[in-house]
Amino acid sequence: MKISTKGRYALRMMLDIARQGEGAVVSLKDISGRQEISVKYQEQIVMQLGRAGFLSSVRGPSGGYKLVRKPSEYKVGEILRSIEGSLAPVACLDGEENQCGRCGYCETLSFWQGLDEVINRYVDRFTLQDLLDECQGQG
Amino acid sequence: MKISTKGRYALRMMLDIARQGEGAVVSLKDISGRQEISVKYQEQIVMQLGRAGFLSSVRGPSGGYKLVRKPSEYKVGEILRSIEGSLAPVACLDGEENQCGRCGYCETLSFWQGLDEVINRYVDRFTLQDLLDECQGQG
DNA sequence: GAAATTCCCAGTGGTATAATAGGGTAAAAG
DNA sequence: CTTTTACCCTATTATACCACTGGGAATTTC
Repeated sequence: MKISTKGRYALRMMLDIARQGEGAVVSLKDISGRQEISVKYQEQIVMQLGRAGFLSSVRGPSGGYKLVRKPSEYKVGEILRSIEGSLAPVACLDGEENQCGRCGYCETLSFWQGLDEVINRYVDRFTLQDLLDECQGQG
Repeated sequence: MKISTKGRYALRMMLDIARQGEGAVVSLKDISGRQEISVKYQEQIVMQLGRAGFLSSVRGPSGGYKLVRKPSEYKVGEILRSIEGSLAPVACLDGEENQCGRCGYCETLSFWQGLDEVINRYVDRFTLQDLLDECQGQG
């Protein structure tokens, strides 16, 4: 039951950009220095975050990426879901095309639905700002 | 963020055995008929459930497996964890040997800890009996 | 002793993940 | 016009895990 590396990195990158201040344009190279994630790998992630409408970009020297909204307007859940596709703990919940034939009489389905709800409620309860506030004192 | 097939099957198998009544000895072949899981695959799962002390076995004809405790005394969480190892959403929480070097100043660690707690609290809130009760009317 | 079952180890094919490598184009700053 | 950056592909690798199978030994019942 693991979040993928991409999902974890995406969160750290968003947080890193947010931490540089409002409207800051941050290059992948800079993020790489702080977060120890290769620029090449970041490219793959940032592309998805851009398509999701979470980041805008500036080209050229001193270019980079910046947040589109304020940190308080990003739920952690939507960032994770945009990378992971879904946080559902079982495939049956990912969409009708993934349902198994046992759905009608599955004894465990509602249990899994409940778990899915609990997970999504939790990750949607936090914004980037919340995570920033939590560790003001730190590096 | 998916539970493995083994974890899902383990829960269904435990539930299947529980459903056959108190003290019932259930063969893998019988479970296979109802749950559509190959006997061979079940063997691997049941071995782990046995080692965890959840099931005891009876060899020979009309042998099989039976619950050691009452259904109300099995938390779903302990069954899942015995198969999955851990339900932690990130490896850093799996034990000290898995911590990354960033632990000391990781902005996301406490967020993940919270998610881990929420997940484990949920799965430990249900027992096999709870799941049985939920779908008395069904197949 | 034949059949049914658990027990146990070994193997296998597939798929996804994590990451790197390398190519290039486009835009902007100085 | 050079440099720096984003943008956008297509691989390739390595590896780990997953889902599942096979072969056979031990045990018990009849």
